[in-house]
Amino acid sequence: MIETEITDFDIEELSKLIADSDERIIPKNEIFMMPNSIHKSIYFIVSGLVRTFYFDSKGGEITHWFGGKNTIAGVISSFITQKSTPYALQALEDTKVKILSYEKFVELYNTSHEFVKIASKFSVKRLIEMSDKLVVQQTKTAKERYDLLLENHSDIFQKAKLKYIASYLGITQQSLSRIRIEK
Amino acid sequence: MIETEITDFDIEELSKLIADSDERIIPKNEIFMMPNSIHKSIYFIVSGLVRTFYFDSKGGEITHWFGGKNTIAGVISSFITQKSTPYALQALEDTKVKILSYEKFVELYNTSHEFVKIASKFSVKRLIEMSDKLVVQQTKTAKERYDLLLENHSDIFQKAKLKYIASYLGITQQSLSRIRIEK
DNA sequence: TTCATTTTTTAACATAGGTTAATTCTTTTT
DNA sequence: AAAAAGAATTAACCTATGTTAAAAAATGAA
Repeated sequence: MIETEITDFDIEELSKLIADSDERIIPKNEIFMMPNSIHKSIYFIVSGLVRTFYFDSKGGEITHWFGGKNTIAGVISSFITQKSTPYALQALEDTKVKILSYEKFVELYNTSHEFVKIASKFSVKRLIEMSDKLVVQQTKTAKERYDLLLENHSDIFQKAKLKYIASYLGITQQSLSRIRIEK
Repeated sequence: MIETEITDFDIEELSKLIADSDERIIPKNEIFMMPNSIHKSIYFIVSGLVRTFYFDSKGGEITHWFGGKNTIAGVISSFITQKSTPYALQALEDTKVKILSYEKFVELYNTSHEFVKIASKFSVKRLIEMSDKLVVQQTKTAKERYDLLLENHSDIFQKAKLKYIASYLGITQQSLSRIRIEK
C-alpha cells in the first residue's frame, strides 16, 4: 500500500530531518522570494501565513496560493529545475520558517528514504489541491467560491487583504465586496 | 541535480519496465474507467487520445484533461489511495494502452529505483501542468484560452467533440462556436 | 490626536459569456 | 439512399462580473 495522506507523524519526521536547518522569522508583508528569480530554497512553515503571487499580462497581481502552518511554501517548478519563475512569495503575518536549501534537499533526497517518501507525498497532495482548485474555478460561481474559502479557511480572511483574496478567487476586489455585503 | 524533464530516455526506460504489462486497444468513445469507482489501474498511452471528465453539481459533463501518446492517463488521487473518485476516463479515438495495475505499480515502486524516479518526475510535471492551467483559466479570456489550446494542441480539435473542448476551456459549446466564427 | 496613506465599499455603467431555442450540418442506422 | 439521431451553429435575450470613479473606513506615521 502506498500511503499519501500527510500525517502528524510525517510532520514530526520531517521536522527531525530538517532540525538543523536555518530558521527565520519573516516579518509581515516581506516579499522573501522575488519574482523572476531562481528559487534556491523552499520553506517549511512553522507558524504564520504566506502567499505565492504573480503578475498577469496586464500587470495585475494574482494570488496563486495561501499556505499556513505545517505546509511547504515554495515554487516547486523553480526549485526542482533551478530555473527562473514569475512567482513570488510573501509573508502575510510574522511567519516562522525552516529554510531548506537546494543543496540540503538534494542531500536528503539522496540519503534519506524517509525524506523521499514524505517529499513525494507532499507533491501528490499539492497536485490534488491544484486539480481541485481548478474544478472549483471552472464549475462554481464567485459567491460559491467565496463561501467555500470562508468555510474551509476562515483564518485567511482575518489575515490577508481582501484584494489578495479576490485575485485568489479569480474576481475583482469590487466583486468580492459586493458578495460580502449580499451575505 | 534533480532532473524532472521527461525525456525520451525516460519513456524508453519506462517502456522496458512495463514491457510485460497487459496491453489493450480501447475503441473510440469507450469509457474505460467509470466515475464513482476505485481506479485500480493507470494507463500508459502508446497511441491515441483520451480525456478525463466529471459531472458538475448540475449534472453537466466537464472535461478535466486531455492526454495523448507517451502520457500517463489515470486519476492519481484514486489510484494512489485506492479510494473512489468522481472522474471518468474515455478514449476519444482507438487508443493503445499499457495497463499498469496497482499491484504492479507497488511492486515496481518497491524494487526499481529508476521507476520511482520516473514516477516522481511525472507527478511533478503533472503538478506544473495543473498549476499552469489554473493560471490560464484565471487570467485569460475565453478567446485567448482557445487560441492557446489551438496553438499547442491543434490535434485535439481534429479528434475531440467541440462540446468536450468547450468544457475543458470552461465555456459553453455555444460560446466556443461564437469564438471560432469570429476568427 | 491629527494628518496622510492605504484599504474597502458603493454606485453607475459596460461587456463577456450564459441561456434557450431554433436551424443547419454531419454521422450513423436501416 | 433515406431516415433518424447526434453535433455544431446561429440568434435573441439575459446576467454575473468587470470597469471606472468617487466616497467612506481603517490603518499607520508624525
